Amino acid sequence: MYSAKEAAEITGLSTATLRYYEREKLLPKIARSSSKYRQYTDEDIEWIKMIQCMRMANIPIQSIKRYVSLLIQGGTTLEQRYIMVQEHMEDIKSQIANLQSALVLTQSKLAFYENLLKEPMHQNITYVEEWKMFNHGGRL
Amino acid sequence: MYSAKEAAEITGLSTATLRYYEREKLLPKIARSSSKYRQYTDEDIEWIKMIQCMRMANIPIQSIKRYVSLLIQGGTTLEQRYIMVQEHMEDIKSQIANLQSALVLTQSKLAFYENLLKEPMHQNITYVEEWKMFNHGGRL
DNA sequence: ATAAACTATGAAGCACACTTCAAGTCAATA
DNA sequence: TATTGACTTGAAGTGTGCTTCATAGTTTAT
Repeated sequence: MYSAKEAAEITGLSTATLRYYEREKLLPKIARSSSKYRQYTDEDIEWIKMIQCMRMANIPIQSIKRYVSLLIQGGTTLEQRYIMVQEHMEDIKSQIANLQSALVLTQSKLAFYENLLKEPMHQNITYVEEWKMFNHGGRL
Repeated sequence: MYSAKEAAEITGLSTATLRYYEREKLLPKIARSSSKYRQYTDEDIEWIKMIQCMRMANIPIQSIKRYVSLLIQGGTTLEQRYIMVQEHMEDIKSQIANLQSALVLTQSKLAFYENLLKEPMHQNITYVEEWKMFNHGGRL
């Protein structure tokens, strides 16, 4: 059993965020001590980590909420959850693909700057010329 | 020269967004026709594409603004821009790394669901058991 | 010439994911 | 016992990145 503060320390989230997640039904109801204090179990902590994983993948709160709701409903919702997780996976893959093409462009820009810094003539290059050269190299 | 609507069609952004970017100084001042209508040049379009690349990498508007400001100032800011682009690159890499670990977890969850769907016993599995099994497999 | 379509502006509004505040309750310690 | 620190709640506030609105001027097609 962990206090609010401990749960926050373990997960790296703020107590406010943990309450927010609970309000938004991303977490199951957290048990309370005599007189209203939250008592996070190890299972709650694991659940929070699962949510952190989903948030890390930029899955919106509302989607997580829908998923969690199916999870709590249990076994008969398995196929729906399967479909949701598949969609999440596709979404993550496309995010990675986007970032990777941005990375390629950024790296070529960096290489361009490196060359420019080696040149004693780099003072003469205007921004117009710069992005012309840059855009010449790589394209979205 | 492109009208607002044409620029929007070419870039896939809305005219409102293009005006917003201009207001926020992500774009240089766009030329105007006799009587106030914007006239986007090919260079403007390329500039917009550069910004789209940065946005795709989740670079905040304020960072783009700083970068663009250096770019407009020109040659003497080259080293600062070099540093910024390096930072952007590191940021993109860490975003990719995060997404990739989320992807691995998501894939193992998917595999778990696939096994469960093959089992005729899957009705009996509660959500508590499910995430126990899931969390047993992979960890953040 | 008149309606439809396009463009302009500043200001307000919105969705998202939290964060902070106000006002009070509970627990431990000096 | 009094104060300090942690915890509670609902409500309001914040930052980001747009989007929509109200109002008005311009261009084009019929």
